[in-house]
Amino acid sequence: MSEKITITSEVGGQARAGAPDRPALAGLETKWSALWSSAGTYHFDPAAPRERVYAIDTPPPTVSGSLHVGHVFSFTHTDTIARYRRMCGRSVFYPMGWDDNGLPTERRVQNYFGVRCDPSLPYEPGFVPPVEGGLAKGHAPVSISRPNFVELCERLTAEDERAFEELWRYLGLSVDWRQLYTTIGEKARRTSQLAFLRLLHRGEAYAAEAPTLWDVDFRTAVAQAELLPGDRPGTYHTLVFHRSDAEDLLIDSTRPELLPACVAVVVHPSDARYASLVGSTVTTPLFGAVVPVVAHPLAQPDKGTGAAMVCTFGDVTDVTWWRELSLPVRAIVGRDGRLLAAPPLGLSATGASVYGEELAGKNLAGAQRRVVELLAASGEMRGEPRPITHAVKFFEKGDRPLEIVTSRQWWIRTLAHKEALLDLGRQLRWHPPFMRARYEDWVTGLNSDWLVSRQRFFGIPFPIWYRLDEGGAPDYSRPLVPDEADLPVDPTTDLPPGYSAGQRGVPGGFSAEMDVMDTWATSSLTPQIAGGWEDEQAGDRWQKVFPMDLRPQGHDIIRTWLFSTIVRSYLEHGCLPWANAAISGWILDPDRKKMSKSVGNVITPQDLLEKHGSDGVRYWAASGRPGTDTAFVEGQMEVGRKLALKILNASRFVLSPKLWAGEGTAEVGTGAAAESAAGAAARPELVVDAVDLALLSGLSSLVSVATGAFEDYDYARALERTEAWFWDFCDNYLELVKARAYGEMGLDRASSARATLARSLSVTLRLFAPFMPFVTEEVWSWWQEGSVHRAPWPDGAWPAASPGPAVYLSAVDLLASVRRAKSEAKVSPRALVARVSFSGPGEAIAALSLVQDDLRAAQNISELVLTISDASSVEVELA
RNA sequence: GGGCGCUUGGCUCAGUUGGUUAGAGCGCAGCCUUCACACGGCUGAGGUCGGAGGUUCGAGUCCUCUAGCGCCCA
Repeated sequence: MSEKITITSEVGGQARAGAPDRPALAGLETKWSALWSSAGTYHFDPAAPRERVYAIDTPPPTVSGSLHVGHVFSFTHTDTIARYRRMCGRSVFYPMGWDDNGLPTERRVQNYFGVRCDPSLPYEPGFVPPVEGGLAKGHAPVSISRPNFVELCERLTAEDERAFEELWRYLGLSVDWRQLYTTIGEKARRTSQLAFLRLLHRGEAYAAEAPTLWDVDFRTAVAQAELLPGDRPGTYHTLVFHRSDAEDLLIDSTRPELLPACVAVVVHPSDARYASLVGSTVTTPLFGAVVPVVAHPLAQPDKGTGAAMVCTFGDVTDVTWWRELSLPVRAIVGRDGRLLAAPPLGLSATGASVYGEELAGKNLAGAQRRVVELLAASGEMRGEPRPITHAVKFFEKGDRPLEIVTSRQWWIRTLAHKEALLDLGRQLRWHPPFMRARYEDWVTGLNSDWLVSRQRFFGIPFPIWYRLDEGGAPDYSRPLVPDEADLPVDPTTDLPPGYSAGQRGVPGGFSAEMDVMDTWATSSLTPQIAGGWEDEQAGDRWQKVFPMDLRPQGHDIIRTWLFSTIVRSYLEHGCLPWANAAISGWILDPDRKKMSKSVGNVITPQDLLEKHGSDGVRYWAASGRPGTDTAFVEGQMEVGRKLALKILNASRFVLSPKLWAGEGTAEVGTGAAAESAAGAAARPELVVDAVDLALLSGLSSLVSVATGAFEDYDYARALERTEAWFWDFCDNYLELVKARAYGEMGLDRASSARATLARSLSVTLRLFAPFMPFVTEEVWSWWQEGSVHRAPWPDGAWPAASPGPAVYLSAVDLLASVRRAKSEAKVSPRALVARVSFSGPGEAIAALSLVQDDLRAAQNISELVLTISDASSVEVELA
């Protein structure tokens, strides 16, 4: 059942009411967004056959922030493509999603309501938060259960989501709002858990105890994709390691506090200074651990003394050495960033007691101070500490360098699938193509599986429980899982099959997995969530929309969102999730700097839309080519607004009653004019004048170019060409044929001009519709039926036979010559011209002779003399 | 250190597979007001295409080197 959309009948009054006396841009956004909503103009037609569907995997904006011009920019790009495909007859699946899952929301809820989450607390029905809108200083936050916390998260995001939707509607995104999804909603939780269980059953998801990058402030594990490099001041200390039968070995370290965790000393294999030491052992200062000296190519001979201590774990290189050299673990850093109470194994008796008395429980900075003092006292440090700057890893949302702790985490396998993932990247059509390199770099450089567990609260829980043995210890080897039909579950409140509530947390009973999934583990499933995978309520939608046609997104999240979505699609469905990826660039401020709140150069989208109009802002956005960083230039929005205004005014002329009067000077009504124009736009046989045919020939070329550009996802090119054609049409063609169109050269020749005007307007409105949905819809409603956004995309063949554009182009040239003469003489464009003498080649003369009536009328020329000559020249004699 | 992109008049950008005097808009200057549009129109000035070298009959457009900017990865 395909939808019939009739808009005009709802626009106060008759269809084809014609152009109003004083058309205006103001108010079009609210008028048309409301009408599109009530008419269902952008509804996905689920009955459309698979080959007619065009499905878009929309990026869900994070609702805990605010939408900025960068969002407006990239979402407009997607919208132009959606509108183009819709006009080409596709049933466009264009959902919107809100990313309300994750750390940003969690933080914001803590501040807004003055609460913090404690998962050990029971749910409290009807809980009222202590404050709304921010905690007064000095008040301690109230601890609440995870379900209570999640409720507050959902409450706060719901308000943001309403504001976001309003903005998107005002901008004119042609989203089917019935397909809205969120990343914390029921569908997302069910899909995430189901997909996870499927991976678990197939062995593609697993839990393992492993060294993991850890943020001690957030107290959560962090994935490779979330790292940011940073510089940090540090201090080199020269430590003295002892040898039983030779002089001491000096080692430079920025982290002497990790000395108790030292498990080896590493040197470069080709470093002659230490070659004889490899294979021997040394004893650590203060703590008396006997550790081997080993060789590894990652040791840097030019760094410090060239010998490095390996600690478990100071950085990712330590992890590599530990793994590749099969070293033991001496863990000392706890999840809270403090040194563990118990000393690690392998220290001397003295060393163990030094650790216990001096270091246990200290934070890392305090531990470092104490170790340095102790080293200085024992004489096991040489010289003075030397300050340096060194590169460290930060969590992208964190303030302190990451530590590495060993913990039990959930992973999804990626390393084993590198080749397949690279191959999929090559199958994907990238727009622009060079963006593929970002993906290939990332996949090639992967060095661990994908860490998906997080030790947070507001996220999607892993649907897992563990049996507890008689001692109350969990059995991680055989996790309990729910039935798929029961999803989604929260294991902290729901029960594993066959257990009762009383068995929770007691020996012989069960306990819940407390971790939640990282946000990317959910947003990597947006095609499945929006597309209705394994969702009975969605009917056969999944078969209709997957694999999808388009993934639009920014280049900054190629290694996260794009990559992880391909991983999930590959592991679950064995294919790419979409055929095309369209990558948008960044928005830079006029000084070529990235916009940021701290610089104070951020402008809210709503103000821009009201100032320049949605069509104007969209014009600016659509001028940014795919993948290209674009300057934020308000002037471009104003240019867009003027273009919209031009469309309005030129349309008013084409549809004016005076133009469509019958024989003589009889006026007709605006409705009748609209009716006539609509009829004429469909009658190519009326076009007989050579210059009219020539104009339409150029229009056909334009349609071909715009269509080709859109097929190549180059909306910016389509806009640029359409705009250029349209301005020429207004500046030259309209002036050229005005007199003839008004009937001054007889009815037949008037009809030819009128039909050309009507046809040109009909086509250009449709070519502009993806970019300027409001003004084009407004004008379309004056004289056409239905929505321009459901009108067929124009084809190039009209009229069938065309002489080419030469007649028109030569007429425009002559027009310009006469204008120049008038401008230089500083007279009015209407000033009378006594004589224009044109000499030129035979073809030009032949062409001009076909438009001489129009030329004379347009420039008020008394006598037009055309002479064949080898050289071209124009003489203009003013009266 | 590796990779990618960018560098065209004051500003923002076009310049398809190399081919006649390098284009547009904004800005600027001058002129023109009521019959689509002053939220306008017309006309004009202003670049030799980051730099050097090379291929070619011919290069902004291909190759090499180089500078600056931005981003990704290590």
